[in-house]
Amino acid sequence: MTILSAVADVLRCFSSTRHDVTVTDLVTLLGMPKSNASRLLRAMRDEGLLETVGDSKRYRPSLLLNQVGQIYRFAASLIDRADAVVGKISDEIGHTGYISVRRGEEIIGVTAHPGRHALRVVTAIGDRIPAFASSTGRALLARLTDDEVRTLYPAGFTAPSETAPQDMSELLTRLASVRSAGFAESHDEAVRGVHAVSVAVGDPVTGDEVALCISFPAAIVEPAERLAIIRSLGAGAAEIAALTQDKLFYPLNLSIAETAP
Amino acid sequence: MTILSAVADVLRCFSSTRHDVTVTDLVTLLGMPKSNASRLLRAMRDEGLLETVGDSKRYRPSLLLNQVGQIYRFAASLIDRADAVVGKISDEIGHTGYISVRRGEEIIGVTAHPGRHALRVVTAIGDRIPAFASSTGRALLARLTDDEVRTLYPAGFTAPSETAPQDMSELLTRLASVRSAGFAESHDEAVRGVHAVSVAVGDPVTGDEVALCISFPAAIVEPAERLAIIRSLGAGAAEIAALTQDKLFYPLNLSIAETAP
DNA sequence: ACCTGAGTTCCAATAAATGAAACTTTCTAA
DNA sequence: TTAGAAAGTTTCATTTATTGGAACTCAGGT
Repeated sequence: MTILSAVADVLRCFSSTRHDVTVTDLVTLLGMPKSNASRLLRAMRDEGLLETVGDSKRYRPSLLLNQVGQIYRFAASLIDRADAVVGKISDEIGHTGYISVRRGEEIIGVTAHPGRHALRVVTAIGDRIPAFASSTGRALLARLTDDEVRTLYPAGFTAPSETAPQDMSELLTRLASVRSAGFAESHDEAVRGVHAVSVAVGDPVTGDEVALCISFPAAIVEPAERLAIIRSLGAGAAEIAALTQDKLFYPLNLSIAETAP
Repeated sequence: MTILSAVADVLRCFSSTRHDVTVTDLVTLLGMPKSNASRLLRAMRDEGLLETVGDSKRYRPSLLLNQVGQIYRFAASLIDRADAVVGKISDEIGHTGYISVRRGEEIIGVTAHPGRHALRVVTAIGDRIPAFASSTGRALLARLTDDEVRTLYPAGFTAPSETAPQDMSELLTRLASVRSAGFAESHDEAVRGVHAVSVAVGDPVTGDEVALCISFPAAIVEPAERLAIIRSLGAGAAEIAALTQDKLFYPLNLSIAETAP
């Protein structure tokens, strides 16, 4: 095992609930000998990959990693474009907007724009949720063929809520709806009372694909506002799709959107 | 030389003008043998530190690095960061520095660094002062729109001293000045003979906003020192704003700062 | 088909990582 | 204040990865 995989493992220890790590954290989380954990953390700090908090013992990611991480958005310029679209919509309507990517069968939030409403949906960047059980996930899965989706879930899946697809055949039916409607929608899926609308777009040159999502409390959004959100998302994503010449993009079908969710 | 330093060197190759790297980039930038560059990039990709762009030979930072980089922002809260900046300035110049937050129409001191001078401004942490009648308050109010400021004071306010804004229209004028200058200033407002300079910065993700303030006896500070204080505060706050991608940050306008207070 | 620049693979010499145990520091509670 | 425990660091012989020159492969251009 090269030290590189140990470095990657250490970085994977950080999460929205673990902002710093200690030697013993690594011992328990990764099962690595104390001696290695101690030396590895110090070496990573000496090379500028980590910083010590205050005067030692706790290690957190460094400014270098922060800066390199920011590059990701520009390197994957699709993310940046999608973020601009979602940010604008979020600013206009006051609801939470975010963009996500898919890694295997999981969806990961990449950027977020918190809403302005007192009742707002809060999402943590970096959190992972199952792809099949979210509007962002289904928007992205709809870009795969049915066979590819089946391959992704060789053992099927277990629905986390009643409004999520209960089995593979229901998932495929809903993905077909996403393709014809041009957007995906979820209700009470990850969080009770939360409604979400998502559209996916890709860049065939880089292979990147992202989902644009607006999430809002179902209770305070009228049908007309929901339609407006869908229209804005669809229009913004269509612009990006035109730019990247995304052939997998499913354009918005407003007549379907107008039927109640 | 451990491979870790090579990894750090590779990460340092990324910049706002270089979003991805190739084997030859490393050879020219770092002077490393082609063989090493080739293996290192592939190893970093295999471990999830880098991604290949499409199916090309270009490597860019990975989603993992993006996420770990985001942690950096939360690892040290906005208040901690602001406090570090103010503490450093306070140490250097010997005057009192503190950071405050706004709660409604009041400003609350959160942390303080007492100065070293015999004649020093003493502030109590936790004290509440009216937002409109202090430099910290106006620095923070300047981040609101005029309408939001008016809503904050539906019944107007009563000026506590002659140098404080006397009515809403004067307050709005002074907030406009704060926005163009990038800093707020007070003189004889809360305390006679006390001068204060403040800059505000926020984190759009968490919604937090803080004011960084240096406070000093007007009698013993020359214009040149006042300018140096403004410059330090502005630079420190700008660094934080870059980190949090604060879009409401008003950068320092030195030519305005140079005119007498 | 040939050339060129870019990237990859091979090899033995060399340098680094490993992990158990001993050691030191820091924390906790009597 | 001090004993005891927990957390962190260092040591050392062994194992393993890294190194860099050179030969090799691949893709694009003429």
